[in-house]
Amino acid sequence: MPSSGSKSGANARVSTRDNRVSGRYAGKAAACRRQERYGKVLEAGIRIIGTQGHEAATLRAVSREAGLTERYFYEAFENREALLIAAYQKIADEVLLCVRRAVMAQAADPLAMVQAGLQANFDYIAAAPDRARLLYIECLGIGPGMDRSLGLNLNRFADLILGLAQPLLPRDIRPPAELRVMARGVLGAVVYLSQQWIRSGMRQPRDELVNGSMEICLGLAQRLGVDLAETGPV
Amino acid sequence: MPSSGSKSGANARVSTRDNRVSGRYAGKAAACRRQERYGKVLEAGIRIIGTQGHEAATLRAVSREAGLTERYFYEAFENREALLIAAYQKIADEVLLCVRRAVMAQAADPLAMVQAGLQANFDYIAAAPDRARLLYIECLGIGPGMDRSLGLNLNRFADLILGLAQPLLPRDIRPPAELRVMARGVLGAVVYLSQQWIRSGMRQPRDELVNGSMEICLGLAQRLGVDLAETGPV
DNA sequence: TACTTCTGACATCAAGTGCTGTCAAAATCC
DNA sequence: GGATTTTGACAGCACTTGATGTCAGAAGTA
Repeated sequence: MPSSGSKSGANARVSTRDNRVSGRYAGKAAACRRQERYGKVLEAGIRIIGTQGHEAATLRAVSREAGLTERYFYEAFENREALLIAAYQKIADEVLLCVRRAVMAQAADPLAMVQAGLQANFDYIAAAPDRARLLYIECLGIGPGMDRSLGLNLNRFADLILGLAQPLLPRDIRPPAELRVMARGVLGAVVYLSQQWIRSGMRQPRDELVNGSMEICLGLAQRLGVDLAETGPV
Repeated sequence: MPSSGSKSGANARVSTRDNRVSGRYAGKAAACRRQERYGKVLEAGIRIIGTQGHEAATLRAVSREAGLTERYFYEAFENREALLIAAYQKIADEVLLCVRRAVMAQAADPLAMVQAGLQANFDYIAAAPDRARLLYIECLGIGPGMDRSLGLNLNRFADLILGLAQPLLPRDIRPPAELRVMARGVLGAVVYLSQQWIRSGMRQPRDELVNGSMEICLGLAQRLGVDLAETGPV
């Protein structure tokens, strides 16, 4: 494609010669096939990044893994970085959804919500280590574009934490800026523990990590005057 | 050097032909000059990594920045990764020393120790953003060798935290493994906040970060039954 | 001055990268 | 069955990388 800006699958009704509509093929519309290939390339990318690292995710490697040729790589993504970002985004969405669901299922019991959220995170890692590796490790050190996406997504997580904690807090106890810092700090703790866990092959018992993170959350909560309906340790 | 293992500057007394000792040059011994060049290359590497990212730290770029030629790069470091690791190690040592000193200066006052340690970290970042960038951001996503070094150094920090906290804790309150998790979690919070701060150009007021991290530390301390001679918030 | 060591600029190498273009063959449609 | 779109294989380009080799001349020594 020399100069035709075929980004999204919007213009599927482009005539190839004069009036022939580039219609169905293999029983599926062109846009549909394109989307299938997009998915193949994306999943191939996720697999390679998660197992061999982001540096191994070259055009040729990803294309081969996807069972397609390089041509379709560029049909699906503008360039290599776009794939990396899309791969990261997909996993981040998965985990955020996963955590949010787990938390919401315990609504009205703050203590259980914290526990469920943390558990959901570490469960995801245990269930899909490769994908988690992409989310927590392989997304680092790529470039400014990815860094931006990373910052945005981590803010989404921080907002989730903050949104959950906010209604429980005594009003005006702290400047909002400091509350944000604390939310980010807690997030950082979980992220870091997740990274360590993945790097060390998840040998450490999951509960130790969940409990350890719990204590950090609960300590901060207590300090901020949140009533979690649980007072003593353990 | 085809096969002569000239790693460290130990064998400075090697005779070139039969009995001539490869002695002084430019008024300095060979080993001394070699060390000077080592320092030049290392500092050049630190500068480039910190300002342009680790990917920009190519042989040619670093050599040019050092004012030397590629030949001396390999005289100083076995390969590119060795430089990256050495650069990271140097900054990690600097910061650890810096933090440790600040903490120790407040000995006997736990609260002040926590505060001083955190302050020292963020002060270092503010004073040397490029170096901090290398320590906190550019060291990521390089490879297994660097990851190993990173893990080792972060453990040193975690050990510092744990070592300081240990004597204050009621005995046998928690399994040691969980205590380690908590120490690492706190470290993760600080690391993550540092990363965010650097990435966003250090616009946020330093005190917000120090205070936010403080609360996390103090919350956890309270929860573990540590008496910090301070009870109420703020 | 004669001699040696040290130094820096540069050439070279193979390998790998992202990315584009070509083209025949296969799959599909009418 | 014939026309045509879609597909896959692959060559090719320009470039960069890490790493090594060459070699004349500078800096120093005696």
